[in-house]
Amino acid sequence: MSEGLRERKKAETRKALSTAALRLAQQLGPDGVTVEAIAEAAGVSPRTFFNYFGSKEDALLGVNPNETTQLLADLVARPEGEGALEALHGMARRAAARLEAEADDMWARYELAQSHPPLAMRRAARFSEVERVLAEEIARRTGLDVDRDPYPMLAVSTALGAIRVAMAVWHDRGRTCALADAVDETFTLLARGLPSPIPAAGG
Amino acid sequence: MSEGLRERKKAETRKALSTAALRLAQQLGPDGVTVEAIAEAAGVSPRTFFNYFGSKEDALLGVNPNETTQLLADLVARPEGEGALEALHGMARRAAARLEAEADDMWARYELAQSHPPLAMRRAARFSEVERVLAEEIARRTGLDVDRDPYPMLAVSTALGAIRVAMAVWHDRGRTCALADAVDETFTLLARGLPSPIPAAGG
DNA sequence: TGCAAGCTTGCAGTCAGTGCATCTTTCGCT
DNA sequence: AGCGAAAGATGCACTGACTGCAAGCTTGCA
Repeated sequence: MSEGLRERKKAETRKALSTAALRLAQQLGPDGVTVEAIAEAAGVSPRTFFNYFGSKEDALLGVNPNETTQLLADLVARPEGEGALEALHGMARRAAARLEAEADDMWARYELAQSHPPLAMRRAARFSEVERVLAEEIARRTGLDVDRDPYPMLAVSTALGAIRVAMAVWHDRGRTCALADAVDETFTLLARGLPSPIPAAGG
Repeated sequence: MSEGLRERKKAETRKALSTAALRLAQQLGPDGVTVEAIAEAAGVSPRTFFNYFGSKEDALLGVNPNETTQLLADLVARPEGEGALEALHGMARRAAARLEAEADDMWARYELAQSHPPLAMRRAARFSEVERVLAEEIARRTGLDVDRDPYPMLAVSTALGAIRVAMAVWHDRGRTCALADAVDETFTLLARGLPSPIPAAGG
């Protein structure tokens, strides 16, 4: 509703591009796909591709430009009284719920990245892009200086790690649980201070 | 001693290339440097550059091919009785001590990456490359399955985050402390379960 | 309806990165 | 020393990602 035709078309083109990229990569492998092929499959010129994605990898991973903004918004929305990890956990739950809508897509892209190291690395790098922004919000909440106190960055980096691992778990277990449940699991471990597990008992 | 002329020359060329890359980038910015220029400055052919580094960015960051191996060795060397975080902390301390020898270089490269997002992202991605290998060792120690239990990956991801943050702190504080001290600081916070800090009291 | 802003596109170019064939250097062995 | 094998360096030719620029369309809005 809030958007006009222009915005809708842009969203459609973006989707078409990243979907085409994914499908082609599934068939030919990431290196077998060219930007030209992706553009053609999406019915757009190669030059236009780069109006939407900064790189081929970004299209393959379906990078969303305002994920950062949304994550930050989710964090800011948490009550001020919460501790850092608590708030980040809440943010992660919400993000998981949002992502659940495109679980199939996410699964496929994860699978692709899993078997192609450069993609996996690009994915990891994406997470680090968000770090600073979130750390600034945590710093604000805790009254610390993000450049002098390790706490905010450490809390955020830890939380993002928990999210990454949750996605891995969610994937490796064959999607037998909701992403949000996996998130709860990893954050619970964190909240307990990563207690040394008893070998016999599988978590 | 253990190496012949061949190995020594290779190490020298690698060093020459990454040093040349750094210096040129400091003057012209990462985008102002070409592989050709780096190769020439190092007295080697452009084609040879790629025998040493997989990408221009890797040379700028001074990526070391056996860092992974060393980290793993440091982890394996920890006594079996230690808990996961304890062992990872020990590993990190040792890595920090090793890196201290090239602190100036590390500082310069950190500085460069700090002001050029793509480099910072490549740096972050490097960390994730090590994750799996270390997690497998933690899994072995704890008797867990790295693909089914979140604990090993979570512990490692958390520890690597602590190392990254330690480097950031070490940098942001103007190198007023040893890297190993920063490592101790972040791991101590972790061991305490990231307690919500009292705003007034730093650290 | 018409102007302005925003997108798309083509063009031309730079440069990273790769496979292959060849030449040179080092190593291990006698 | 000296020789054959292994490893490294180099040149060449090529693909394809990515960019800036200067038009052309489309949409939004008055």
